[in-house]
Amino acid sequence: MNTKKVIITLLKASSCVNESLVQALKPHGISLQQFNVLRILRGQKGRAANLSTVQEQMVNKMSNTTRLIDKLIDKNLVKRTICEENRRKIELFITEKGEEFLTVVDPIVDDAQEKIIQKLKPNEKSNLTELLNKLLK
Amino acid sequence: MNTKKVIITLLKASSCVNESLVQALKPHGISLQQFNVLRILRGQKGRAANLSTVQEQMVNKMSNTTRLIDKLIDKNLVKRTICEENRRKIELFITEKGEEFLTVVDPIVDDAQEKIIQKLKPNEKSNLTELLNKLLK
DNA sequence: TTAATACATTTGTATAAACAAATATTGTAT
DNA sequence: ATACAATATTTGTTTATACAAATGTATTAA
Repeated sequence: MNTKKVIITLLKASSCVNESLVQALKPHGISLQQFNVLRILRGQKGRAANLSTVQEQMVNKMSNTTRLIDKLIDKNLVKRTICEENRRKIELFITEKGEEFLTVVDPIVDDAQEKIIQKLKPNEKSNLTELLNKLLK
Repeated sequence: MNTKKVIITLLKASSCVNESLVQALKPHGISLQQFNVLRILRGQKGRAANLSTVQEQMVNKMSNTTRLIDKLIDKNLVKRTICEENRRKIELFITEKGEEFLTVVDPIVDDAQEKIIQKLKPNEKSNLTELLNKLLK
């Protein structure tokens, strides 16, 4: 089996998924990366997240999370305060408006994801996840 | 099996692959997208490619292939002429320098790809390719 | 032949990303 | 205490991307 073919198919499949999620989010004025960060903050369930915590959980470890979060703050979906225990750190929280936004947009993204993944049978899903996970280690 | 998990794993795996290829190419002063376009042009085996031909074969159907190719022309890896039969079209060719460049860089990219994919057994490779292909249709 | 339409590529502009350097704060050794 | 290094985030700058509008060419219909 050809290595190049696996790689190119992986990149194409991911680009295709990415594109359909970006398009689903576009009418709501948010990028996929911003949306993912918002979900990471919701996942904190009230606990503060600092910048590096968020970066670790991001799909693409990008170099400029500060400005990405600036945009979420401009939209009032996130708030940022300085951590009092260690003033080098910041504390990030999803706002009430951010939570509300997610309750609207989440099902839209879920639908888009389901639309793609329904092409796979349940055992194929777990099989695919397992194979992809091997590439990450 | 959880749809979200499949999607996020796919995006992470692809981001990981992308990153390692970008890093492999960086010392040679070329982006992954530029490299892929160069390989598409080599694949033409002397036949002219026009812009839309190239775009169809690209991993990410980007909106600005003109400027991507401009950069390959600046490096003298590609040449562009106007198509005489239909002057709206352009004709793209890899140059001799472009061919030479690929003979140097190709094995480096191949190694980087092999390093990732060797985590899979041969039957897992074909299995993964098959599953990913289902997502593209 | 002219006007309208379609086609292929390019350009302008606004936004986003990558990368390095800078800032501010804390911890540590002298 | 003071200087030095380590940590966490931000800022400046350059390059890349997305999207819409513009350009130039070809095709079609009146």
